[in-house]
Amino acid sequence: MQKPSLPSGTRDFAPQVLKRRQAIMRVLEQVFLSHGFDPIETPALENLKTLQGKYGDEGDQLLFRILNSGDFMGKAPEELRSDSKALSSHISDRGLRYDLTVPLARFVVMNRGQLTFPFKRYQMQPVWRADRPQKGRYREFWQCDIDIVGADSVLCEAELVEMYLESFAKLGLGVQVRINHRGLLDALLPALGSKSAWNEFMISIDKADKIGRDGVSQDLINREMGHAVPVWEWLCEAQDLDSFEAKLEAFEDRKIYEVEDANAQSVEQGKTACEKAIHDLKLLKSLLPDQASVVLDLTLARGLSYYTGAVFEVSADDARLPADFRLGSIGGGGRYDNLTGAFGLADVPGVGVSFGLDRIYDTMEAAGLFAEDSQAIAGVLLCPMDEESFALATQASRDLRAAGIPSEVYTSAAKLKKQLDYANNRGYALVGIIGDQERAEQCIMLKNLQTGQQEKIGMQQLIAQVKGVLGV
RNA sequence: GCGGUUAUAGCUCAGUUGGUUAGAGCAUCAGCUUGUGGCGCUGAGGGUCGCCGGUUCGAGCCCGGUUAAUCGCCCCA
Repeated sequence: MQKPSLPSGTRDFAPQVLKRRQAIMRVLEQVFLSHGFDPIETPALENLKTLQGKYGDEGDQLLFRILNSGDFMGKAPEELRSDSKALSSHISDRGLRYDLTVPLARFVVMNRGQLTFPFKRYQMQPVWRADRPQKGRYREFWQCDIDIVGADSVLCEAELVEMYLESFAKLGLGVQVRINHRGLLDALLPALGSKSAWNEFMISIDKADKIGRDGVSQDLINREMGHAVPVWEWLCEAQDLDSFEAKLEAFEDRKIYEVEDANAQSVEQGKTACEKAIHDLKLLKSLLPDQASVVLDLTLARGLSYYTGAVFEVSADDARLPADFRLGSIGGGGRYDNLTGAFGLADVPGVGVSFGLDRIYDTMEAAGLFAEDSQAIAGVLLCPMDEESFALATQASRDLRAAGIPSEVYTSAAKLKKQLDYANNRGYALVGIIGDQERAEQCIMLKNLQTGQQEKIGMQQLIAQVKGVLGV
């Protein structure tokens, strides 16, 4: 016998869990629709060519590849058979999608003739990453993405951030939305000296909340980037200012991009990027509802390989969470000005954010937000005592459903105890018992499982009686 | 890709310095109660102690390997 098992990092969702996940998705969907977003879905499988090269080297390694059908080895060049990395591109042409943004880009390019721009779409589907699973990290997980394609105004960023706030408020989860801008970080380039130093700097400062500020300084020294430590220290100083506006003013005053021995072109680019960022962020802030939960986080450096403007990250900030609860971000996104460039359609700007359904669920559960939701069914379970009662039970159940009341007939004429146990376990408020007595009188013994009271109700009065008890 | 921890019934876990036939709670099923539940009582079924090997008179327990899960690093939702 084979022991049943699940691939690492995947999960089954039992009814209780799935109902809650679906409830979360319904809340999000309602927000998305109310802001004028339309749904799309794309296939789980994409051509590997579509996916590769979009997520950096590390992302490419995390792609799930699908082995070609048929004699795939026979078609692979002989000399590559010992080199699994080179071989993989010959034996695999498809892979599972890694996120929803790249499929969106492909979709937009392929359907550009039919779409109305700006195109606002939402998409809630699973994605797959061949990552090592751990707490809050799965190999199959759901993203709920909203993107605006073909519009470059900060109005878009403001709407998306507002949708974050709106959604999490409706879910009842306290969050903090952190915002940064690629331009502010680009302004550091002259001081850091080179693009590769800039990249390493970003990797390092992104760890600040984990290893601390001194940890980052030490990390920079370890990376032989001692010259970057003053930049980091200045950034921390700015970060300590208490308002969104004050941090921006610090950038305005300091002109961090002005470095004496840097080349003029680099300084000029830094200046342009910085001024654009300051302008965008000021405007963005002015458009947002006045919320303490939106902060400018100068150390936020996520996913900069493809973002070109504002970047966002959402983390849980809820007093009901255990003090040691840490799960990384539950949402993130940003602006990418050349979304569709890789597919041959230039100059299509886009901005989008993602809701990490699985982490939102895990966080809400840890905060105890599901503790009180009852799984009760405000409906009626019909309990036939014998086969002769099936017809009356079926008819009663049908009538109840037609009146908008959930109802089912128990699956057999089992012992009453067993049927009542089922009703209790499922959380039914009412049961309707039907046996020979009820059949003779064309009525139902309607029993309230909370109070234990029961009375015979004629078929004509059943709906009204049930509605009265359930209060609907 | 790298490191730590764990692995005993469907689930959560006990299991003493290695010593008869491996236990509990929950869950399931049956009975107490021919058509009245939640509680209770009685009973039943359910285990190759992850897998392979070693040490020993004797291994769930000690040792080696292996697989899987889990936590952390990298990266990310």
